[in-house]
Amino acid sequence: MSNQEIAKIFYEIAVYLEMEETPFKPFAYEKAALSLETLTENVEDVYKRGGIKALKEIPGVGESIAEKIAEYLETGKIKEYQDLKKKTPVDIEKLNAVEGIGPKMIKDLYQGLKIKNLQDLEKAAKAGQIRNLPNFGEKTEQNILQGIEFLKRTKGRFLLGDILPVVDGIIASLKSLKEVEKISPAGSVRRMKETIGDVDILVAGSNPKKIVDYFVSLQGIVKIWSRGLTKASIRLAEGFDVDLRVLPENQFGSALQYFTGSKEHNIALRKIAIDKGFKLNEYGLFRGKKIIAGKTEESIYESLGLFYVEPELRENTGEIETALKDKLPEIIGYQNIKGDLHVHSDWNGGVNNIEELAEAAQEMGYEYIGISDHTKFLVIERGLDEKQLLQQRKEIDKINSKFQILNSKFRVLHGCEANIMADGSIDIKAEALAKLDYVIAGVHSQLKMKKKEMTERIIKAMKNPNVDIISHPTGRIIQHRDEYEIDFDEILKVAKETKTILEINSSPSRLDLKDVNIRKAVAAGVKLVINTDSHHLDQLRFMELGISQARRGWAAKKDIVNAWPLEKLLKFFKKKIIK
DNA sequence: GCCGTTTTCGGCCCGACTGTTTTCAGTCG
Repeated sequence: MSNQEIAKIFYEIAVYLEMEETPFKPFAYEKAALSLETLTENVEDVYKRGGIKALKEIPGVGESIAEKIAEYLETGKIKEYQDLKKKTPVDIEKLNAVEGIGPKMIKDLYQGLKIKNLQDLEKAAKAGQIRNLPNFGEKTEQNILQGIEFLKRTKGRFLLGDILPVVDGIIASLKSLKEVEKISPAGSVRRMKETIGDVDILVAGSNPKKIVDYFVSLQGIVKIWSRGLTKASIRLAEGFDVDLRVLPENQFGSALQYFTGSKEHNIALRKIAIDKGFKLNEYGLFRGKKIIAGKTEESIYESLGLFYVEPELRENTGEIETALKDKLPEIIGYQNIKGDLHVHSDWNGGVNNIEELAEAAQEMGYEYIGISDHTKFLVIERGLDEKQLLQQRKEIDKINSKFQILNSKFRVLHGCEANIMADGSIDIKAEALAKLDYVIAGVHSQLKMKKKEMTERIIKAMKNPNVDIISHPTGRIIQHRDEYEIDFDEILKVAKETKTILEINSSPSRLDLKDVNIRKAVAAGVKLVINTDSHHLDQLRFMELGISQARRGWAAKKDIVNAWPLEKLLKFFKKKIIK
């Protein structure tokens, strides 16, 4: 992936330039790097297609940076970068990742102690050498050591699914204070990014000091980084940091907008404000000294001539331009899901029996639940064979007739999560699959196939008339395993043709499809389903995570089949079989 | 170094807090 490689180099160039206090250029390089990272087309293809001229069409890329990209593609290196690296040969990426260390410190550490990487840094800090550098002290040395520990343990980011319950707990606790008038998470938590660096919480309240004091006394705090009059920062035993800010009620909207970010979204928004003769900051939207808006986020977007942008969309990937034109989709809501189609019961590896799962689903307000146990290839998961699937059908029929007697419209659907074999065939006979309400198929073995073979494997499964859904289509495990090598565009094309539904798997470490792939799928007109892949009824609540990623991928109700009425969903399954 | 339905030159987001200082630079979000 040249895009990521070049982006990384540009980020490093930006840091180098900041070391020398070069004005404005670092920002330009960062912008170009970000632009490359989020570019859907491979930059190599862009260059092949139209040379320097095409490169310059990439936002943030001008003459000079376009030439550097071309230089990298032609020669595999960028001379200016090599020169900078030679002058200060340090591991910018790693050192910069340590909390509290920025370009200037990297420079001082190298010039003073020849520190080039994390190992050097840790050694010097442990030896007490850093405190003797000018402008450094004992406290900074300690903070550096803690920063290194933190990086080692977590790689710096946490799963959204691990963070959300803790954030909910903190917010519930703060709400018990009568001084707290409004409260909301902000930052990447509110935008529901799949991983979170740290947590921001905003409070509107009457007695900031009391609220801050209460916050830093919460249970489970292992370190108080700072506590001012209106903000405090702490680390929890879980290992992540939480920042609290308290502000007056009339600034809550502008502060929420400001601290929700993303940085890129806000920069773009502030530019619009400036163009209109306003100034936008966390205290409000101003014309001169006069405040125009600030009490609510909605009022700020409206005053800037934009339709409201949901937090999950605020990444400056086109949402602002689209909002200006009133073309934003009405993205799926957290209450729009009518059922979960990927749930494992105690028939295979799951914990709960089908009746317990059905009961839990009803309590969540669902209209149906789909039982989709593993099939026989997955011996380790005690996968079901054809005969066992038939027996399971009988049990499900029995449960459904009970619901009928009780005059309940709730239904248990019968599916399975079959295995896509290396040759693209399915490990269950077609006549058994045809008896099910629907079939999920997924790759669970031989994950390291070549791109062409893996793509063909999944395409063959999609062309199978019995297969309705492909589970966790790219196979990635966040922070553990990359996606399989697949031609995703080709997968989308065939999914559309064959009316095969792609899954958004809500399991916290999967979230597969991920946001950018969801957005591609939506744009391609492919239908999606949001499932939890629950192996225990407590996991049914993961649905929120999948919905959040669907929202980040700009998906509307019409794109998500389990937001449809059940009849329409069943008809869609049938369409595939008749074909 | 990039960018332009006010510009091909002159702008580029900005405030809080820490740690080191004795008035402020660096980092963060």
